[in-house]
Amino acid sequence: MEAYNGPDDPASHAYTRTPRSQIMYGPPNRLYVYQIHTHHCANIVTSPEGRGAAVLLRAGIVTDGIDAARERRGAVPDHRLARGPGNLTRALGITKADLATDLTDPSGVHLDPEPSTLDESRIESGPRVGVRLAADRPWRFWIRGEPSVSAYRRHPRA
DNA sequence: GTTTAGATCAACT
DNA sequence: GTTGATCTAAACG
Repeated sequence: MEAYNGPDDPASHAYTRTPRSQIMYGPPNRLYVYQIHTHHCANIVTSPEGRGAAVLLRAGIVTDGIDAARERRGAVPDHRLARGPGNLTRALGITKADLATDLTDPSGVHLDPEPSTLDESRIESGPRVGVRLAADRPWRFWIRGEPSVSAYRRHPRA
């Protein structure tokens, strides 16, 4: 995942406050979805009201509904089902229809209330992938040894 | 000025 | 072959 801190972050969609990015200035734990090329990307609003920060879901492990995910992604290895932002949203079936979804609502896409036994010592950080502005901010976080984490790729023009 | 849709191309698998 | 907080253009208000 990668962090995007609104007002301080030129690479954030919330850098300039617009009606669209209001979602990130609103209540936390909601989904912010945007389109890239022909795919989608999903963010989770993390800031309290008025702050405008969010984290981009860049990769993940499919733990539930894996059959549906395989159906949407085709015959690919498990570790590739949600590798990359576009793949993740496709595996989970997230579109702009899910914009502002409340992630605390267990009826649909939601956050796990008991976030696994994640050892903090396995979390590493580094520069963000694919961003042109503020490319060197080490606001990317991932789990060491996780096969769904892709290699670092800097933006061509950064 | 803001938002959406569509394209492009270097890096990755 | 696939992917992507890019880029440009057209539509919107």
